[in-house]
Amino acid sequence: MPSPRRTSLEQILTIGTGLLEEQGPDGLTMQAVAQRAGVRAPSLYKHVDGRDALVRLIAEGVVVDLGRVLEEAADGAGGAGEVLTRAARALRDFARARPQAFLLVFHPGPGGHRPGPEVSARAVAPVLAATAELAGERDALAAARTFTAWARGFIGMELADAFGLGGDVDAAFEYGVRHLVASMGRVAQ
Amino acid sequence: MPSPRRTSLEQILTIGTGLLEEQGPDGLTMQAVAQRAGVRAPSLYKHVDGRDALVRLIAEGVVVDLGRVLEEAADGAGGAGEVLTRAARALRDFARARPQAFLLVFHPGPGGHRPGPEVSARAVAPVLAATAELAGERDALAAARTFTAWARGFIGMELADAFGLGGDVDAAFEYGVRHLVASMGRVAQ
DNA sequence: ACCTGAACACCGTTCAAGT
DNA sequence: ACCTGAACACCGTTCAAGT
Repeated sequence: MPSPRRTSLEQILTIGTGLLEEQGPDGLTMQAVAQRAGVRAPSLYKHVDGRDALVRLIAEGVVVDLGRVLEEAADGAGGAGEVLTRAARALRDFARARPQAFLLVFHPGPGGHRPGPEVSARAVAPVLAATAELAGERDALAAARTFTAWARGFIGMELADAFGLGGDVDAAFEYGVRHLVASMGRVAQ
Repeated sequence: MPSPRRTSLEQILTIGTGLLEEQGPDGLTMQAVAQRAGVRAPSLYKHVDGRDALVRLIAEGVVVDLGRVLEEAADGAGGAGEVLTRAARALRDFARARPQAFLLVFHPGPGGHRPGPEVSARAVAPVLAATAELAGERDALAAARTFTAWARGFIGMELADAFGLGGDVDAAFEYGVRHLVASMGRVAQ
């Protein structure tokens, strides 16, 4: 006799995403997920391949959310410089609202749960379009990488509380956006 | 009768640093350290406060090494722009030689093992001096943060294999250095 | 003074047994 | 078809007992 399905992959992902944000990666245990799902840990293996697979699926969901946030930010902008400015701020807002989700995606641990190329390509598409306009097609990729690396690094440092010297962190962020946007396409080879 | 001291904090740190690099953070277990030290895991607690404390001490050692590397890079340089260029390249070389050490220091996990302010301040001192020269005293900190964030982000992405779109990663790195250095002190408020 | 085995409370994961 | 308890191999950590 088939036993009633008491949970689902969808529920497990929702619980896991919430647990990660509330408790951090160490709190994201199979037992904790199972408890919230009203089930025993071994039952989870009927729906997901194990903890690593669960973390990877959570990360993919975060990347999708991030892509949406960046798209929205780009939509409201006038020019390419504004796209980048808004994208950077949106990324920072996202990191503040969901720090653990941000860290999961941008600071992958030893398990190496990074999203597939198609989903991450979609997430950076607006940035790439903007840098193509500002820096030209030939330098678009290098410029996008410069911008992404800066934003990622800055926000990561902020989350890690690595700005130990005090000072105005908001101002440093705006300084960075302004100078990066201004520098594109202006430097001689 | 006192029993012979079969290991020491110094040996434990050396073993831990090596183990981290060889096996990654998951391989850095108290048992693995103890085995290499020729001792049982509980004995480690006579020398170090526990795994978290061990990781923190390892991280501090890495920051000291990093400071030395950055100082050396700065010493050989002619002008402030060259200091930054050399520092960025030195950081990248360090990350390639000791990826796990780099990740430990720049991507602190939930344990939050970041170095004390004095040691990290010393590590960034050459960068700060260079940005003061390029961007002026007033903007020195914001400029240093922009530069550090970019370098950290770029190298972190490279280690995480996050440059999925292909292209020339070395060229993108040099593009970033060149544009960041050039942009300092050139943008209107 | 340091090291040890044994024990405890956790993990993730497997699997035969239940329904 | 899914869920369960029991078991296994690991963790980090504590502590009384050895020398």
